[in-house]
Amino acid sequence: MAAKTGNRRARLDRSMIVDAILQLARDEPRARITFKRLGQALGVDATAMYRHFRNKDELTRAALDRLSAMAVADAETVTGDWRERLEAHLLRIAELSLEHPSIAAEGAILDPVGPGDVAGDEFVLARLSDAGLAGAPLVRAYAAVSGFALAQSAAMAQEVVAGRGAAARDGSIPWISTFGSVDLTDYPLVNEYREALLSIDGMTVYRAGIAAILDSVA
Amino acid sequence: MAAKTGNRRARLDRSMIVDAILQLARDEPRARITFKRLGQALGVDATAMYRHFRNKDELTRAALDRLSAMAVADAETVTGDWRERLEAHLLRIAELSLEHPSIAAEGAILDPVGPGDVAGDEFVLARLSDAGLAGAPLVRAYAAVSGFALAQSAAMAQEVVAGRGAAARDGSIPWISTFGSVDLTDYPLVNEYREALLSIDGMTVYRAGIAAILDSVA
DNA sequence: ACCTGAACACCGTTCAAGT
DNA sequence: ACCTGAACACCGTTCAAGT
Repeated sequence: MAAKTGNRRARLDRSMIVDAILQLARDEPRARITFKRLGQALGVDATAMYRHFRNKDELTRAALDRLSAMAVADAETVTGDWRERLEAHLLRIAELSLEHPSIAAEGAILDPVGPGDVAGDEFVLARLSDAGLAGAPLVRAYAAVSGFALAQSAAMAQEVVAGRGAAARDGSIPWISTFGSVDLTDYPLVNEYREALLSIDGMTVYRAGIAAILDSVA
Repeated sequence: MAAKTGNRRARLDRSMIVDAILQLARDEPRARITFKRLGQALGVDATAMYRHFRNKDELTRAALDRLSAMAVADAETVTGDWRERLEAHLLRIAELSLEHPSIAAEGAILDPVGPGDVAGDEFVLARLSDAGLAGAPLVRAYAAVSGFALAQSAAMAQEVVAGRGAAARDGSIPWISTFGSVDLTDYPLVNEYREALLSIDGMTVYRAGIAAILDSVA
């Protein structure tokens, strides 16, 4: 599918490796990303990455940082009031996570480690500041909003990677795809709402959660 | 530390194995859980587990199901109005996740597969039903609340496993433990609020997020 | 029926050797 | 300075053999 496989001969650098791992994550959403596979895509030995990253975790974090930078860059093109701009940013985080699930699935960890992560924090703080918040309420709102967005995006990405049910079949991401083999007669409400529960869409919940948190901010 | 290590000689069953993996998760929060390690704790060969679980994923899911059942059982002892009972349940999910981080870190996936998972769903639906919700609003509120609780609990557990900063040093779980080596002068708000951001506690955010979502329910 | 232990395929990581 | 390839330690999983 990809035009560029095994044809890289230029000298490697961190940015090229991050490019390659994100493309791999995009092209093979269900596959586990391995140094061997990454080396093949770059036309390079599997161990060549160690010249540029201390270990796989550092590479993964760099890729997450790039995703964060992309989300900010995209959000900065959006105009509107503080809430529209913030919602656009948070939505972009979820979209990028679902487009690179095997990377984003690792991203529930909140520590910012690179400029992209910090730029994301700055963007959220700036929008909430536009909304008139400052001091402790600003910090609280930041934590609630970005915590929700990152944790939820990572959870949706994990659902895609696990690939249960019909995850991402049509762009919708199922919240619940099965009740296993549990006899639902013992659980009357689950049983009554079974169909409705199975048709919950992850992105819908994501938007609703953000709306609820931002409502309580305003 | 543990009194019972390598002294199990009774026949294995699924429940015993789940007991052992949860105890391991409790005793060694930072260690990766391996079949070999689990076999040692049970006094059994590493491959003996395959007689009882199809693979490691199925075992992990069974352990998560047990945690879910424990959270419901504990919540059922709490009295009060719908909100107090629901908040007690959601808080218990987070606490149990932090007590068994290496298991809970896998749990951002929302699919319920066992009776414990379904009992958790039933409990949340029942409390929201007590609050007067029904139909589509009930399902939406369920999704927002349980999605937040599960994703956020898993993210906090991952933070403990990754063990960055002083995670779980004193029971508090840091939201952000570092800004890496990023020069914060380019990010004025992050820079201004640096100390406040670093002192955010995960459980505080968790409570605040749930409060915000439940406010919008009521 | 249940458990053991050898074996396999894989993976991250290290390191001496190449260019 | 950067990359290769052999080697190591590990891990999940399978399967024939034991009891």
